[in-house]
Amino acid sequence: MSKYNPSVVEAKWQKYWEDHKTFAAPRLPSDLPNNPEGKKAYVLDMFPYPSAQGLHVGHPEGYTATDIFCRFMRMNGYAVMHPMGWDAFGLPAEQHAKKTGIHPRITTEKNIANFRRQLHALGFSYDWDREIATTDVDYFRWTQRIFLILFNAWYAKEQKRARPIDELPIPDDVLQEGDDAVRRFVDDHRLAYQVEAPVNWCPELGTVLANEEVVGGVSERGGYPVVRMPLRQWMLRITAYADRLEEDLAGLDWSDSVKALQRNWIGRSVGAEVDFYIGPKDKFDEWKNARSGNPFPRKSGDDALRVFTTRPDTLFGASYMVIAPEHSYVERLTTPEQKEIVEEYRRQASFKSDLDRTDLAKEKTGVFTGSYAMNPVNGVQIPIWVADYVLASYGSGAIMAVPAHDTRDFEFATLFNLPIKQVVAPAPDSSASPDEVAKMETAFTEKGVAVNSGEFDGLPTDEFKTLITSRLEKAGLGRKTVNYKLRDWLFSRQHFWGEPFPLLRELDSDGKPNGVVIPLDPSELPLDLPEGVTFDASKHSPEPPLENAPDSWLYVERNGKKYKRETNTMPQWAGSCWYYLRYLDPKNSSTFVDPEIERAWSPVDLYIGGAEHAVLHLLYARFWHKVLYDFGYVSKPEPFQRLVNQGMILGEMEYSGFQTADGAWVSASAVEVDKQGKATLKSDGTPLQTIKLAPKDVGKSGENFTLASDSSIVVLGKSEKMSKSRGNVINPDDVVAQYGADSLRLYEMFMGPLEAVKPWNQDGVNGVRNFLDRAWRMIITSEYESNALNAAVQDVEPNEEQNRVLHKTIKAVTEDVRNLSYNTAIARMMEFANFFSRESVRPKSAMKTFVLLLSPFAPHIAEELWSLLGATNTLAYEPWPTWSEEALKESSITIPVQINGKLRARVDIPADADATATENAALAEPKIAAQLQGKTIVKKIVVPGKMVNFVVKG
RNA sequence: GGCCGAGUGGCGGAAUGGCAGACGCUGGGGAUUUAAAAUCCCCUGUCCUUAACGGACGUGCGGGUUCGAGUCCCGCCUCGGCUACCA
Repeated sequence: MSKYNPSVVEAKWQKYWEDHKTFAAPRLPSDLPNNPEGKKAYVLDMFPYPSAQGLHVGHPEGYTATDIFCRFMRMNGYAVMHPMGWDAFGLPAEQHAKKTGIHPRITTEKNIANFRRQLHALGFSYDWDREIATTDVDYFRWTQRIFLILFNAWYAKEQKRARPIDELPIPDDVLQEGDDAVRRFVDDHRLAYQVEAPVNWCPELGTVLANEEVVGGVSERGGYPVVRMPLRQWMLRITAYADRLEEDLAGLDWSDSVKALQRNWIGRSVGAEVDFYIGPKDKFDEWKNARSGNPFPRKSGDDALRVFTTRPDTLFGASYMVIAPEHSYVERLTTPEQKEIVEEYRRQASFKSDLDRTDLAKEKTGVFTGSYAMNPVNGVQIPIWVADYVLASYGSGAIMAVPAHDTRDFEFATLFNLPIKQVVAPAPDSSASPDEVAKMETAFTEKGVAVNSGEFDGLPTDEFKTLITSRLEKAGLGRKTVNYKLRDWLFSRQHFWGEPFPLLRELDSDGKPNGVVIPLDPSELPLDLPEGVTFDASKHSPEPPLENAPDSWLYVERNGKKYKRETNTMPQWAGSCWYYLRYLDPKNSSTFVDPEIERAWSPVDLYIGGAEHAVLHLLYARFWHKVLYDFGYVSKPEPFQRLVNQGMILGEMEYSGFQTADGAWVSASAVEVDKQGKATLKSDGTPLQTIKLAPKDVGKSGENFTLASDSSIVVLGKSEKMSKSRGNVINPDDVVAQYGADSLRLYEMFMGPLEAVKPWNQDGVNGVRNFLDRAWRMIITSEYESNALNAAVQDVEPNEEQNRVLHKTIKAVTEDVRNLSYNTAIARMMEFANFFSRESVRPKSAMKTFVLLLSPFAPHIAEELWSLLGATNTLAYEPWPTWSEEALKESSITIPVQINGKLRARVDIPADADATATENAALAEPKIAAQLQGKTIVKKIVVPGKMVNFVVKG
């Protein structure tokens, strides 16, 4: 019998699309025929890192989702930009080089070739002429160019935008200090700047990591230990953009959860800075008077300790202060008696890695400095402690502790027996009991009304905050402040396989860098990686591999001065920060993207990728984009208008069954657990065993159950993340070989909502393949080795019912595709195929429409059927089918009739029946009539076309 | 601890406040076949009940709003993701 043969059909159409450049995007949207107004859709995938393992099934999930949308938009007359490329710098290729001596470029190119082959085999409608790799010199010359833009920029706070570094105003006092001071001042304001800072050095990976790449004290990649050590590093001043990165989220069509993640990461919090007096006690009033009426000073000065708080309303409850061990005032505040103990504490703290700090976080530590501060609002004297639960890097590195209303302070105060003073009482309408709060068993951290706060008693928290802040401001003792968790971005890596910095470090006569750094001129780009660098596997120092570069690369003479190249390279994030711009104009050799092209295609209309990039990549890319926007290189303030995160695909369900006390495994196909905790295990429908669960497990599902009676364990429906070690990895190549690319695409979209986490199920792939076979047979004859049309397919008009099914399908599929609800769109098409397969006459026009609807999902089989239905051209640009509401109308409908809200019967009524007719029909229904017998109808709810409900009494 | 999301049959999942379980998988039965595959048809939430019909219960738990709640509100529980001494 003739059967759909994917391997032949798919190869045929992939070649056709390639030969005809079917999916080439026009230079400008308006270059597309019949598109004068320039309708466009820029649909972007997060480009993959071409690993040695090849694609996993998670890649095609997002890629199919975007591909369906692209094909849909093309058929709707939009110019579509749908490119693909490679995020190809990265550590694995370099580590491979260390092991084997094979150059990272060779490994990378091999992996790219494999990825390219796999993606081609899935029939994605990419414009392959726009393919880029971040490792191409022609690409990263522009990454270097953009770095220079950052390097040559400073952030003008008042104007909220970046400006050229030449325009940085130099204060007079700096000018008077001389050229060196001016240079340092300028360098300190660049968006790319150097610091000598403690960094996260990972000996195992041979590199420094960004804070974001260290998770719980170990490296995110590989989980290797990370130690803190000082090193000269390049930083990018992303913090300057914190407020814009936060504010502009509001206008983006991103999920609330990703927005929340980014907001969380930026960590904006509004509060107040307040100065606590630390000078001689008798001079307190003098100090206050001097401050009064003057603006809050830029720096606290020697006689005050500055804190940041989000709860200035609790100032009256401050019973001690804490400064971070690294705070610059520690020495000054430590009294001779406390010196030894404080120094020891600081020493201990400096040894603690992030891991230790996290691990030890359960128990708070700290020591008293011996000094006291005076509370500016009431003159109360309070002790100053040093403790590492206060971070030097946040706020001012010092806090006022209000143990009654902060959990951490409460813990600390309890541990060290420090006073706890309540200053907030629960609001009268709150659920918290005032008595319990007053007992002080925990910190009361919610809002409420002020108590024990002098003249402010009775003020609600928010009002109090505003009032006290403005009072402090007038008194010159504090001011409203906004703080961010976001830190500047550590932008240098001790790698070979990354973009070299386009920078030269000036050398003194003794050959040592003197601190002067000059940028290369854009005309000197690209700066390629040198040949002849050896990879030393035994290297365990932070020295970058490029230090081993040949002198001819490393040293440069210019204007009689000697320079050495910067030997750090950029992090992998660099290339992915702007790739979406390069796709638009990938061959341009005079600029990274032509402004006319950028204006026409930006922003990205739909961006789909994994949630693992919800913070870092998206934040970094937005940051670069905003810098480019400030300088007019791009036309929109945000790069990605709509973002969707595909959910992870888990491995197949592993077990279903139970293990008896003696270790024997009994497999079951189903386990039913009732509310009393009785579990029945079934195999092929027949009950195997009934067991009683331990009470704690009642109501759980997909979990381990412990039995109450013995120690055997029931496990069912366990599905875990795919990983090599678990041996549950599904290789897309195998699926394509067995079922075809269309089936893989269709299955991944049918599994469930795009954003949900879902387990793989190989039988499900078979299921969608069955659907494709069925669709094929609906149109093509079953005769052996014939591709003639099925005899049922005829050139006739659809009858009324067929027409209704057809138009319902068009409508549902169209709306579902728009919403990316692909799983339900596919279900609607299955219903269509189920219906028409049973029809003995199948109008050819309906079959053609169906093929068009199917084509974005399963493009190969659709093209084949399209051509068998008589077309000579690709269907990629056929107009998307439209539906008529008229055709959807049914003459008669069935509606439910309820009595007291319970379904009692169904009645058939004309679709256009009005309320009275509907009610009468319901009353006439025999079952309803019988039930209403002898009862009083108190209320009738009649929704024409929907339902009837009678509320009765008696 | 904080933020975000989720909890519906044996499984993946459908359901603008209006017939819970679309569609698919699994399982069962039947047709076709020498047989199998493939294909086609029927059944497949639980319980009670019937010759046939039918009935009760049912969307994590407890309340509430409503003629009517998987859906809205309040309070919990469990699971997942992210984050974590951020003042």
